[in-house]
Amino acid sequence: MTETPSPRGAGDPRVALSRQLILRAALDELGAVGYGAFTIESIAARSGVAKSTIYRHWPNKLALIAEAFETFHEQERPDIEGGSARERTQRIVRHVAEMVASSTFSACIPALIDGAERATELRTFHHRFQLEARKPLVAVIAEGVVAGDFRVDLDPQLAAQALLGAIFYRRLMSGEPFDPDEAGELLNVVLGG
Amino acid sequence: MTETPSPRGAGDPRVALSRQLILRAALDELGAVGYGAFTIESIAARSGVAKSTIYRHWPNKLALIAEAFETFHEQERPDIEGGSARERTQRIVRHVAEMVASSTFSACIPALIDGAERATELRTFHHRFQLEARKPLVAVIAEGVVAGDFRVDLDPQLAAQALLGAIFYRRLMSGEPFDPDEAGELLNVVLGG
DNA sequence: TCGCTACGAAACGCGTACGTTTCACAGCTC
DNA sequence: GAGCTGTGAAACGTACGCGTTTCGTAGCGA
Repeated sequence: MTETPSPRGAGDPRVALSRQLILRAALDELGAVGYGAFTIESIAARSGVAKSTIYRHWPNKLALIAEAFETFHEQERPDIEGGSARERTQRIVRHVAEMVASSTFSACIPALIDGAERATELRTFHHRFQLEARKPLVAVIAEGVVAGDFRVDLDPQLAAQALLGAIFYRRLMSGEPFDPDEAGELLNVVLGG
Repeated sequence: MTETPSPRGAGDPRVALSRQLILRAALDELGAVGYGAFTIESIAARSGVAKSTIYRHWPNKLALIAEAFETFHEQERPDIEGGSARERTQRIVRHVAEMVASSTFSACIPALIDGAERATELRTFHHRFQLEARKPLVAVIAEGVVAGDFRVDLDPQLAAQALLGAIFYRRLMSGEPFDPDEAGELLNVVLGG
């Protein structure tokens, strides 16, 4: 096997540093001003990196936004081992609620939703990510149905969407953030007491 | 009593026509490009009304957007008379699902969410509207709890948020729109079978 | 019919962002 | 240490949108 032809500036720590600063600033900026008002020049100012350097690494605004979101979603999986299906379900719901409440993630949600509506690249990424993020929850609920923790007629997909939906509805529509401590009550509502 | 000093151009049909065309175009534009990329000049082009005319009626972009959204939300209430509490609940959920599926409304949702995140005027309006829209649903669910249609331990507020949340989650996060015919299944999931 | 008023078209100055280019300088690899 | 390469600062031309102003036209109400 031939070695992969080392890409330009691959091992140069200057490149890694620039990229990291830029991506971080891009996320902050997305949360602050949204997808529509996002500008490369504000990223340069925020990151302290020259505008020309940004254009050396990304061809345009959209490419940078897309990569910023992908970098962002290095989702730490919650600890869902141990306990009954119901307990594990609650732990996942709680974990999502905590993420939605965390400032960086929370601030970017409207920008991501809006961006997904405008650009195909972001849309497919957004939907794919949501699907992946939902999988463990659906799986645990399905286990709970089999194990008798939940009603036999429960549709795990729809139940997962109702659980997550309530959390996001609070964040995006009602303005009263969902407290992770409410996870138990939410489970009672959606999955039965 | 003195007559109200007739506001400038109050009875002039030209004013009414201009305003109507502009507001309609503003809504279409919001759905098409979102809050961040919304421009007065594109409204002029889309509506066929001169830019100067727009500025004659609204002081700036934000005022126009705010009024466009308010005009938009002349919500026709669903027919919720008759039938059991469960049936009425299902009818409301179905109605919301139909609104979320309707093109004009649907297209504006991400723009409204994003706008609410950026501008206080839109945020308060958005949250207040959601609260009002949720009230009949909460009330009917509460009736159902009293009447024994639903579990006694059900929190009507949380149940309503889970129901609406599932619909909006589908629209905004998963990309698989919620079919109004699924309303019955959703009720089974959230409120029990 | 006559005065009033809203309108359309066009241009204005201003600011901002785009994406590119240049050049000196620093840090990297070997 | 020598050569390479990524960076910062600055300037570039272009395009767009803001909000304003002017002026000729056309529709309105009385």
